[in-house]
Amino acid sequence: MTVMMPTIKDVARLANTSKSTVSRFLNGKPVKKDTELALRKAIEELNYHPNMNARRLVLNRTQVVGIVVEDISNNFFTPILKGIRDEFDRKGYECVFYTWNLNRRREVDFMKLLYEEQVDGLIFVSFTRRSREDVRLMCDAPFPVVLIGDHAGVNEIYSIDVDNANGVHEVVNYLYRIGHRKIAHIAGPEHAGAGLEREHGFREAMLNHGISADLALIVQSDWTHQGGYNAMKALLEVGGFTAVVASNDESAIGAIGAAHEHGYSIPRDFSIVGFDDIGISQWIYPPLTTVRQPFQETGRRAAEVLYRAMVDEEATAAPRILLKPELVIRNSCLHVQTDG
Amino acid sequence: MTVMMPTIKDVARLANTSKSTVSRFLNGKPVKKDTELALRKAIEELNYHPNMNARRLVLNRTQVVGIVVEDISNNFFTPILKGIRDEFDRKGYECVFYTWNLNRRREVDFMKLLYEEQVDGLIFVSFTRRSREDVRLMCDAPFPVVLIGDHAGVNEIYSIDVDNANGVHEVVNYLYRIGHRKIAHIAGPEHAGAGLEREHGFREAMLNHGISADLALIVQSDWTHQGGYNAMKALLEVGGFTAVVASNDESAIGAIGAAHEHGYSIPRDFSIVGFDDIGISQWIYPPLTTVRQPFQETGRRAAEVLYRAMVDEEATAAPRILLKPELVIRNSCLHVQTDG
DNA sequence: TTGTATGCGTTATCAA
DNA sequence: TTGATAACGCATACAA
Repeated sequence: MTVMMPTIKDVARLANTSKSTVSRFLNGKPVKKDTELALRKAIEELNYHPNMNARRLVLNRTQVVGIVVEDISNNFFTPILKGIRDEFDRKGYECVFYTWNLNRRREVDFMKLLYEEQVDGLIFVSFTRRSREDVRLMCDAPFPVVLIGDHAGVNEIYSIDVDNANGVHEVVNYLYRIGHRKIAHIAGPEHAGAGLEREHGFREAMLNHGISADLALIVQSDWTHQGGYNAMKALLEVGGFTAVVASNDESAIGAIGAAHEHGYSIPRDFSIVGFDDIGISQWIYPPLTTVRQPFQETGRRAAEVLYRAMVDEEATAAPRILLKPELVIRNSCLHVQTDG
Repeated sequence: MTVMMPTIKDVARLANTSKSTVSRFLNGKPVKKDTELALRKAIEELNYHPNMNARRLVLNRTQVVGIVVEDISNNFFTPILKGIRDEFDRKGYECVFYTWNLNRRREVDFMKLLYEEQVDGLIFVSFTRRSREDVRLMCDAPFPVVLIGDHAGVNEIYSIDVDNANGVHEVVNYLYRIGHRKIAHIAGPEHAGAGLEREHGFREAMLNHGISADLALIVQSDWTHQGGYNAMKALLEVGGFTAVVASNDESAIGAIGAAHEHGYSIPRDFSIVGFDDIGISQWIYPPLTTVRQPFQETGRRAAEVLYRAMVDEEATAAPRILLKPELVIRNSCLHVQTDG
C-alpha cells in the first residue's frame, strides 16, 4: 500500500477541470459532453477509484450495515446470512460480518465497537438468550438495531424469530395422531432461548393431550450430534417410550446413530423427529421428519425491517415478527397401536 | 443517525484541553495525570467513540482485510472463514466478508470494488477454476492478495489449497488394499478446479495399480446430495463395480441414499467413500469413510500468509502452499475377495 | 454548467 | 507535555 492511489484531484488535473466537477460527475450529476469524455478518459487512464472512507466521512453515512453473528461456524447461520445479504445486495448496502463467541465479549460490547465503525444499522444474530438489560441498551444505539432470536420480552426493539412453541406443538400433535402416547424429549442447551421455548412447547402440547410429562423422559442436551447420541443412550436406559422429539435435527441424527448402535431400527422401534430441517435431513437414513425453519426468510425479513428503519425515520412497523415453521413429514416416524 | 455524535473536539472542550492531546491520549501516548482524568471523565460523559472513517482517511490504512467468498451458503466455507477470522482476531484486524455468485460478477470485478473500500489485503475463497488472465490481474492489486483454491498455475500469487490428487490416491490405494478392483467414480462439477484434480487423481491412482479406468464407471456430477443420488442410480444401471469414490461427502451421502432405495446395503453390497469429512459424515449410517480436508487450517494459513505480506513488504514466503489431506477410515467400506 | 471555498473527524508536524 | 495548524479525499453551498 506504499503506492499512492490517484485522487479526485489527479483526475481533475488530467481532465483539465476542477475537483467539484469530477465529484459531481461521479455522483451522476450533469456535466457537459466534452468534460464527460475527458473525465472518462482520465479515470480510465489513472485507474481511479473513489475513496469510500473519505466519502463516508463527509456524508456521515456509510451504506454499510453490520451483522453480528454468534458463531460463524454454525451451519444454521449460513442461510440466515444469505437471506440478509441477498436483500441488502438489492438495496445497494454493504454487509460487514462480525463474529463473537460467548466467552469473549457480550453483544452490547460489540455494539459499542460498531459506534466506531459508523454502520448505518445493525443486525444481531444469535440463538442465545439475551438479558433485558442488554436489549434495553440496544434500543439506545444511534442507529436502528434488529434482533434475530430472543428479544428478552422487550417490545421496543425490532426482532424476528420463529415460533418455536408452535413448531413443537405440530410435532407432538402429529405424533399423537399416529398413535404415540409415550413421547420423550431431547432438549436443547439451557443458554439457548429457542431450546427453552421448544421444551416448554413440548410440555404444553403434551398437557393439551392430557398426557402428564414424564420427567425421566425429558433429557437435557446441547444441540450437537454427540449430545443427541448421549441423550438417546440415556433414554434407552430408562425405556418406556415409543417416540422422541429432538430439539434440533443434529441431535435427532445423533439419537438415530445411538439407536442403530443398540441394534434398533428407526422408525420400526422408535419414531424420531427433529427441528430445523437442515439440508442433510432429507438425505440421512431414514429421511428425517422435522420442522422446517425458514432460515433464509428470517434473514430476508430482518434485512427488510432494518432497511425500513434506516431510511424511514418514523417507521412504525410491528417490532416483533414471529415466523411460522412447517412440519415436514418424511420417514422417521411410524404409526403405532394406541394403548386405549 | 440524525443525532450528532460527539467528536474529539467535544471531548477536548469538555476536558479543557486541545484536540491533539485527546488524540494522543486515545493512541496511548503519555499525558499528565490530571488531563488523563479529565479526558476519561469527558469521554465517559459524552459517550464518545472515535470515528474510524476519519482515522482511516488520514492514516491511509484501514486494518481491514476483505474476504471474498463465492457462496456463503456453502457449508465448506464456514470452517475456512472461521480459520481466517480467528487468526485475524489475534492480529487485531477487522474482516469484511463479501459474497458473490457466478452469474453476477467475476472475482476481479470484486477486486476493483475493493479498491474503493481501501482494504489492506484480500483473500479470495472459491472452489471454481480461475483463469490465468484473472489471476494475473490480481497480482497487480495495490494490496496483497491470497487465493484459496485454484491459482491457474500462476506462481506469482500467494495461494493455498489442499492436495486433492494426493487425497484421492490414498482413497484408491486403500480400496485396492482391501480388495477392490472395479471402482467407480462420481466426479465433481466441471467448473470446480478441485473436482477436476480429484478426477485426475482417481485416473492416475487406478493406472498406478495397473487398472485401466472404465469410462462408463466415471460419471459427472455436481457435488450435491441430489447429484450424488442421480449419479449412483446411473451407475447402478451400468453395474460391474464393488466400490465408488465420490468427489465429495455430499454426493457420497446422496449415493448411499440411492443404494438404500434400491434395496442395497452399504457397505455389504458396495463400498463408498467421500471427500472433505464434513461434520455430518461420522453421524450418517453407515459412518462415512472419507478424506479429511483441513478447512480451518486452510483459512488460518491463508490469513497468516496475507498478514506477512501486509506488514512485511518484502515477504518472500513460498507463494503456493499445498496442504496434505488425511484418510479417515470409518464403516462405509468392506473388504472383498480379489478376483485374481 | 463550472470553479472556489469550506468542512467532515482524525493524525502528525512543529514550536512552545 | 501541550496546542495551533496542516493535511487526508471527498461533497456541497455559493458565486460565477
